[in-house]
Amino acid sequence: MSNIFKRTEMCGKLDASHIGERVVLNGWIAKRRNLGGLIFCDLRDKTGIVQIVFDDKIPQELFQKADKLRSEYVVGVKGVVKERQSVNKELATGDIEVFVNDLVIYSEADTPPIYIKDDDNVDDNLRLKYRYLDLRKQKMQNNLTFRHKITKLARDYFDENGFTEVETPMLIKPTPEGARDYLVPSRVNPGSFYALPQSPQMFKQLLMVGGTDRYMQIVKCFRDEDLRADRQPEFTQIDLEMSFVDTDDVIAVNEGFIKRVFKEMMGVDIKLPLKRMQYDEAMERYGSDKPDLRFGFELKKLNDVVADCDFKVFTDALAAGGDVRGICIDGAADKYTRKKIDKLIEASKSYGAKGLVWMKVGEDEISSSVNKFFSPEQLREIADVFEAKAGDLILICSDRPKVVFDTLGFLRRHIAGELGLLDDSKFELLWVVDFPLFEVDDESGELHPMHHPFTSPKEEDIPMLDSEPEKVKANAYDIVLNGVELGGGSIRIHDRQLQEKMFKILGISEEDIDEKFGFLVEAFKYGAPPHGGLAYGLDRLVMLLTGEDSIREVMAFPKNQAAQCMVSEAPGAVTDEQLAELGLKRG
RNA sequence: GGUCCGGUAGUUCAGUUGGUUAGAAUGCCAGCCUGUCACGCUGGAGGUCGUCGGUUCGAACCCGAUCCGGAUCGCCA
Repeated sequence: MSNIFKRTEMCGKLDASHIGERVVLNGWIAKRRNLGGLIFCDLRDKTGIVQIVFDDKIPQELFQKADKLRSEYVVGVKGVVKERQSVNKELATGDIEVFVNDLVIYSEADTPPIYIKDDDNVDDNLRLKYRYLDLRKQKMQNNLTFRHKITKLARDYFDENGFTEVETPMLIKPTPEGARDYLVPSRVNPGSFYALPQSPQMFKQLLMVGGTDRYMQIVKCFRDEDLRADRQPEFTQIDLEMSFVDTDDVIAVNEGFIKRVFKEMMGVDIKLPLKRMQYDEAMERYGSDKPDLRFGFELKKLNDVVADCDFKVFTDALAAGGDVRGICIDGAADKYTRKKIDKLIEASKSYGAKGLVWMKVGEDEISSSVNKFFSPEQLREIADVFEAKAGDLILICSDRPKVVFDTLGFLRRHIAGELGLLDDSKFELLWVVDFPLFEVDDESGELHPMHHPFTSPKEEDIPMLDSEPEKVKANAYDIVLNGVELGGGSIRIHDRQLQEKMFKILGISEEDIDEKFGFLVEAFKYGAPPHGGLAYGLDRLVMLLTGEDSIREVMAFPKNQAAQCMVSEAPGAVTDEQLAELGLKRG
């Protein structure tokens, strides 16, 4: 016979409507308050906490058992729900409690190494090592549930819109392009390797050739690159691809998805269509291809205003083909002392900036770090570009365009953070469209695909492919939320001649084409429909909607910065025998 | 690979001219306690101050090296 107390209710779901009922609960002892003749415990399961009570009306034996309860013991209780004598308004179940008349201790527990409390402040590494304890926190369970609901919603929504979920292989051919692959040796093919997919890109395109018409998949992807707060070596995409579509079709289907996510998960009505901004405009105004629109501080170009000034740093930058641009922070002149500005300058250097010019706008005059190079009139002229008023702080950067955009884009967001303007409850969504098809390598001057080599150029730009390829725009689009890229995609090339031309421009040899994507090119010979798609970073989406600042908070078992699993201690060593069997020798 | 921040009880932290026996809070253990909910009161246990080396009469503190963690740049087609 089973000794399990069969649960009738979840702890966090009990309320006044249960008063008088006999209930059976299972859970962990979150807290005990032993008053001597009366013992209170907080009983926790994934739905929340409820207070259980042991008083002197129960058998002595049971009371003594209750006296032994400690934090994180796992128990089952039978009892009666009663109205509380003293209500706890902080607790969702605070107006009731359960008087226990039977108790089973399933497991005792050592003192936990971390507190199981939402607002704790424990070292990240400890949390990762004892993840199974960390997951007992209400917040973590809520995050996992939230994530589950979004994936369910995605499956439902795309199913309703004619998408079929198809699993693509996890063991695929390595490609030296792009991010580093995780490699898996093949035992039956000694010396050969599989790679874990960085994305199902080529397979989903093959599915289009295969007539699947609309594909979606919630899929793990792998990249062996350095980690960040929003980057893990294995992460999850909501991946989709559609046939016989253009950019507007892909965007329309996905706006419907986004609207539904916000409606059902956040209770927020998103107005459609979403804003669309061209890549060039995003860079000009925000210094970023994923602008955060929750606040202003837009970039302004000062090239014309400073063209004839005496400040060599500016004129040299212009002469070298660079830019002079700045941002104006409203009312921040007093908040940024010399010392704080120095810190901003220091932080800017990691983006390649050699320095920053600052200006503080006063009632009558303008103080700045370059007063001796500029007349008061010239300073005023600069301030006027920003329509600056007294009390504003202006920061100016001059360098190669990339450095200027990166630096000011960073400063804009960094300062907004310092000023407390990053409101988690505000959601600014937009599409960034018309990305360049290529990016030019700074050192070699070579062209690389901005997205991947199957991204189609905008039709009207195709004539420029030979003459001015760097000016060609792509049918590529990113969806951006609060300065974070939620997803991105493109309309792919389905025309063989155009695809061959692309390879040629990129300088990929016939051999390389054959080696890397021969099977896709081959497939396109037999009738490829026009197609395009998009992939969301599920982890980032959940992170933003739950208000977390790291995707680790929305993954059950994330890796630390060294890409190790702190719970299982992966990666681990293998034996010489294992290596030998794989045809690998220890070097 | 670079830069910045950090490493002191189980946990979160304090610890400056370098000077007795390294502190607090919380947690833990024991006793008392019938309405607590951060329960209260009394007592107790708990430390290789990341590691190694140096300077010094004397180092948690100064110097050097190293390991570990985090943020970030590079990187992430």
